[in-house]
Amino acid sequence: MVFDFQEIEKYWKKKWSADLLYKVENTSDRPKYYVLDMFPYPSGAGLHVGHPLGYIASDIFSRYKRMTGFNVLHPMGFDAFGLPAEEYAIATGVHPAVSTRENISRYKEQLSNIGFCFDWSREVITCEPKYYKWTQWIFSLLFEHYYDLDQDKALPIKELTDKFSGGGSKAVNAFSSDAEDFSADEWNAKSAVQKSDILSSYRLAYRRIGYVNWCEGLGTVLANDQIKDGLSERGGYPVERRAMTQWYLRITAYAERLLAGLEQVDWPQSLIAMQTNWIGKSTGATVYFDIDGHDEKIEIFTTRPDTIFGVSFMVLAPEHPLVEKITTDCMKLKVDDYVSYSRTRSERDRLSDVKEVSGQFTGAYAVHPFNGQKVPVWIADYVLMDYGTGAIMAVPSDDDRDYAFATKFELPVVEIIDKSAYPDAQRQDKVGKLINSDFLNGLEVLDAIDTINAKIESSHLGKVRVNYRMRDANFSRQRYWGEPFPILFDSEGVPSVCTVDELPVKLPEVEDFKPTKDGQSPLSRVKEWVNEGDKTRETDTMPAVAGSSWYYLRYMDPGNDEAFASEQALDYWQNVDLYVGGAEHAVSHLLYSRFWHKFLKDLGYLKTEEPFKKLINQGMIQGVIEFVALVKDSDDSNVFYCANLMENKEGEYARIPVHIDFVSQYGSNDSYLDEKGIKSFLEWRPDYKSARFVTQQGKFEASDFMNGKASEVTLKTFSEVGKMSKRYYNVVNPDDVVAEYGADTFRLYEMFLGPIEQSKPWDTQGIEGVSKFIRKFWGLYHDEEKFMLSEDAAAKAELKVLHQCIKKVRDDIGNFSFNTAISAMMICVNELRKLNCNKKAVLEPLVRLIAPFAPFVSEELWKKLDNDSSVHIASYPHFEASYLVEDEIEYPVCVNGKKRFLKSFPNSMSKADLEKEVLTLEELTKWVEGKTILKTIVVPGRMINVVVK
RNA sequence: GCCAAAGUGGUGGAAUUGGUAGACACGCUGGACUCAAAAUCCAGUGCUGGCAACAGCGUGUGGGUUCGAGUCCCACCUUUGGUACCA
Repeated sequence: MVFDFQEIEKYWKKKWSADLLYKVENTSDRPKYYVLDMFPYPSGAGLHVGHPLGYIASDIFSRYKRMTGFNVLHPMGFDAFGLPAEEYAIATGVHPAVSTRENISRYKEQLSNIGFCFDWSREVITCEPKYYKWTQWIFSLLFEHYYDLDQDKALPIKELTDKFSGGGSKAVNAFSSDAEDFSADEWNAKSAVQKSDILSSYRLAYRRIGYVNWCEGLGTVLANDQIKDGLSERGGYPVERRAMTQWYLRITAYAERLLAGLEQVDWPQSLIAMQTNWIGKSTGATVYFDIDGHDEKIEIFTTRPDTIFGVSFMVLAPEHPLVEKITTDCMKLKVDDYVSYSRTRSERDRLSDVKEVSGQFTGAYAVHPFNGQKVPVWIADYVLMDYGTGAIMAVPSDDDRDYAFATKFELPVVEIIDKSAYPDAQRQDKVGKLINSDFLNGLEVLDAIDTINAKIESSHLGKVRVNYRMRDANFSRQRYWGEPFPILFDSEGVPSVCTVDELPVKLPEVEDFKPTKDGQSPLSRVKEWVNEGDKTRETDTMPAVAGSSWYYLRYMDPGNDEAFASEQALDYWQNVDLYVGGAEHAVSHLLYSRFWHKFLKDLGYLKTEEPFKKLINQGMIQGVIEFVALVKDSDDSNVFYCANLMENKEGEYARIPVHIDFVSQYGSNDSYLDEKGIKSFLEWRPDYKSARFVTQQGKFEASDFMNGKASEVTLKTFSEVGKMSKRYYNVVNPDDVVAEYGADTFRLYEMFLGPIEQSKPWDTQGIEGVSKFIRKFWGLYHDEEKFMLSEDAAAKAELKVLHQCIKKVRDDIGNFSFNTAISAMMICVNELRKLNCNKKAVLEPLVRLIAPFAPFVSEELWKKLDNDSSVHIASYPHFEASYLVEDEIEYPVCVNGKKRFLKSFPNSMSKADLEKEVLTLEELTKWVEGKTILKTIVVPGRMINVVVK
């Protein structure tokens, strides 16, 4: 009987949605299970075949959990604020809200084709006012709280100010960026502006100066992503680091808890390692160095205070505020030059350039706190203003970069650690005995650190301190398409937050989506919005990470207008049991969500410490980018060359991406454009209408292809694995695959491609095999014309095949090994076909077994099996071990670890008997003749190894 | 540069975590059915040598541990992701 997947899918899609099959309630007598996907950014290119990879995995798991007795929450929504929609608006004038809405409806339509069990009534869209109202509300709470170190949690600012007026700064043990000391009286006498300034070093959301990538040519701040080799990707204008006042979130207050929480979660080790490294906890000391002839001191942070007698120079970040003050007149020009130069360098360049060091002497000298020697103060861009204190003591003998610097600028290198006892030790290793170091001489490094730390503290030269590599998060964007801050400034510039009934602060309409000339957000042009009574609004907007930091909570109670979610809903769902998403979010999104979750817990809204209990990284499905080689002639006309003719000529041609629809043998090494392909390319890119083509068949004009005068001509293309993206014209739409093969096949195929966490380029080779499997599966239940099953009792062999499969599939789902689960199902169907099995006793459980993977075909068969309710709420088949018991086991017999022959032994035979028995085998004599048998190794049920010499 | 991951047939991948390398699938080759094609079915398919039985080699490269290594250790090479304003 024919398998008409289109009819079946159409029927069940409608039926499921009419029956509200996937609607989930916030109460149940079943245990809860929350499965979450990282929601997509709805880009203009539409959903591509890479997106559903994780969604299919989580969908299978959700269905499996539902069939094994859980109340499963499996929602979907959209991360809808973001840069691409804004850039599209700048380019075309189309409002981001409009293009975003269109993109979302396209995404939803595409998603609906794949048979996901999302509860769409819980959809969340971050750019809608009813959602971002609560994003703004959480921000306002961050503004209104500080981190109390005694209670180890966030507390209201009111408690802080109460303590200040009662006992001054001494009354408080709080996390702050700037520890100014004052008495209660001094506090009470301060002006509103002064108080606000002090409080901003305590608030969890605060303003300070930060550095951004400013592009004068485009009049805007750029993401690192938009910069290539120090120039803007669009337009190629120079980019420099510029100081701007920005909002920040004090995530560093939570550094310790973010670190500790990693021990509670079931995440991939690699991801935990990445977050641990990102937080970058280190213990060291801050030390103050006097500056010769100045009152100011240089504060440095070092993890190697033991090396202090090896200091031969100091280095400040070029942005360091002291640079201007201490630079001597005769060095001023050179220092200014260097500071401007370093502004043109991105942070990443500054950190990754280890071969080439650069710097400039300021003319000033610092005074060594222990031996009083004068050490020169340099500036260099390998020191970053945002890390530690923005200044280091340089110890060339024990630090690679300091050493490279000292070598280049001929600064002294003082040996202070004798590593002769450790011949393999590297320069930075913390081993050896101290020399040339006064009172530290003779101590091992670790002891020396303790000794010097004690000395630093007792002589008030500095403090022992824990430092984090992680920095506070810049939370300001000078852009339009993001959440407005719920912040008002009074005439003196003191910020305050809007109350909850003033929220949401809606994004105003603007005519121009570009930032202003001086880099302000486009919102600053909307004067009637900015001026609110005698106050003015903050015109920056929040970054895209804002909305995604808490969306998983909103799914629990998405319609709530009184709260971000009701207490009951939060209490019931608690946190996410399984989170599936790409490793590209390893740090930013996952770290900020954890931070917000902990903050909301401190305020009593949540009961759990961590938002995502278990996390699975899905790999990316990459695209193959097809390029043609373009060479510019001496007279500047365009000539395309066949890729074959351009091999090993890297750099002599430009790579022009071609739409993959034009390419024959797409994705293979032999991909090419045929005559038709070149014609399509020319119609698509009319700017090349006068180009010429050099192929293996000869030289041709563009017109030859348009007029059909170049038949049989082929132009090879370059193929490169990369992102699937609109800009490379290589997006493969799942709709097309679903239309051709059906949703069940598409789902199975994506899972069958390989392990879920592995990345791989998209390739439809092999989809036939999965499609064939579905048809064979369907065929088991039908004879030539109709559905036909037998009521006979199942044979032992049939039950064995079934239960082997049940065991494997259940185990594999538990391990998220879907590709092997599908293999097992293929094997099962193949075996049952061989056995000519059409017994209901076997095939009925099989439908339930396959249902989470192929929801449409199994639902159809379930109905044919005379069931009224859905297979997706039936129970999952149980595994019965007794069906798998074997009488005999076939052992591989190895000699010296190499397999030589197979031999069956009774299952019941003991290890000792096997050892004896194997030596009597005739087959063995050939391999042991003339040799001594040393021993026999038997691994019961697995293998036998005879060791000879 | 730093952090993280991955390299297994012509291709996607499997291997119970130290125990038969290549399951399952694609592709390819041959055959059946057919006027023919498609679909379907059957057989073969890591490489080298051999008519064959069989033997040798084989999991990115080079070493090491072990009765036994795709799996563990050391060094290296290549690819991918992240690197704080892409999401």
